[in-house]
Amino acid sequence: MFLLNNVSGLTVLRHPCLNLAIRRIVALKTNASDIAEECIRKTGARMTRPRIAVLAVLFAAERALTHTELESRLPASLGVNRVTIYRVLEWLTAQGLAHKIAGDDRVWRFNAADHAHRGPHAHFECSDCGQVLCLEPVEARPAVKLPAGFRQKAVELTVKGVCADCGPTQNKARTSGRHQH
Amino acid sequence: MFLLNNVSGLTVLRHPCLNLAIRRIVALKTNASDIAEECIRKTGARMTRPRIAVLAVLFAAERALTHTELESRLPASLGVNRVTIYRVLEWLTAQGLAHKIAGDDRVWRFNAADHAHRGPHAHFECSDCGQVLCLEPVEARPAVKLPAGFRQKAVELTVKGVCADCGPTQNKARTSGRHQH
DNA sequence: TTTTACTTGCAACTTTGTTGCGAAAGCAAG
DNA sequence: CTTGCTTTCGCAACAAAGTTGCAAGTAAAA
Repeated sequence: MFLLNNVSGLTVLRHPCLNLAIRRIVALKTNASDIAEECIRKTGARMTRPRIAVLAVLFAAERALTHTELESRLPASLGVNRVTIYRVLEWLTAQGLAHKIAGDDRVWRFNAADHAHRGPHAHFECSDCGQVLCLEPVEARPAVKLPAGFRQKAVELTVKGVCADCGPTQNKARTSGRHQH
Repeated sequence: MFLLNNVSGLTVLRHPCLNLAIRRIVALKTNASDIAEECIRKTGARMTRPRIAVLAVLFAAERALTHTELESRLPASLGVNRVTIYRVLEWLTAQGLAHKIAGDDRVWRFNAADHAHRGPHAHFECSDCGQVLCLEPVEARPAVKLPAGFRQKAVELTVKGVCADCGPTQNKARTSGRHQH
């Protein structure tokens, strides 16, 4: 499920959406910035500090991050502008290095991803804190009939529920501050 | 699939999400306001003009409507405030009379729905104009494994693609004005 | 008809994201 | 290492969608 392979001496995540545990381990073993740098170099575009920093944060993240979360995890010393983060995220998404998810709270969330990121693919969304994370690929892609003239491009599957942090028996400290009204 | 039955002399939509054709027919045969009035009366709460008007527009709508679309379809003579529409939609959703859908454009869309609205349930979202409509219930509900401590409440299936209005061979007049950047 | 609690309208505010433009910084050539 | 071209960034202003506080209005019960 979660493949790691070696690109130019660095351990690179081959599966776009990694779960908490594995991502954290990888983040400790290798430098997320180095991975990010390598990925950006491969695009042929300019290597800039904001791009590397944003992608590194995404690589080290345990789940999909909102723009605000990303901003607060970025080293303050870099002084990256809010607008730049938006533009970098847009660019990363266009390059296929990041993956954009719309949640129920009208906020975009971003994951690190690589070009292997294709095919059916499920998300989990916590209805309490709004957290989104990727689930393993679903095998059974359900067939849905569309009205005449409609063309299908992709199917998205979202599981809604309560995450471990927000669960009734767990501690009530929230990972991110949002609650649905 | 689309059941109509009779409640206190009025034809009431028993299926929450109706497709274009059927909804239009029903809207012509009966007065959407009467249906709306009846539904609101059944909640036991106050019957107010904004509530009836908003629900009537939802009943007559051929697809999920954004707040803005709803506002422009509301009779101007009523002079319903923007904020009131938000509050009425929130109330209708809480009552189970409306159904709230999050699209990729960070805008809520609302459908008329009744309490029979349960179970797995797919949406179509046009990646060109952003339009959302409900599809028939999906039979195969795919099983997804969640991490430990996570609880599943609902599964949402969204088909993304191009609607008939935005299709390449159809006329290019857009139903609603949005395009994804 | 009066009373009371629920709704509405208004204005101001918040959050999230976008746009225009001049300044800064990559990268390549010399 | 310097020059110059082009991309990218920072700033400020803007825009859309939705929220909040509060006084005024109104549906429904007494």
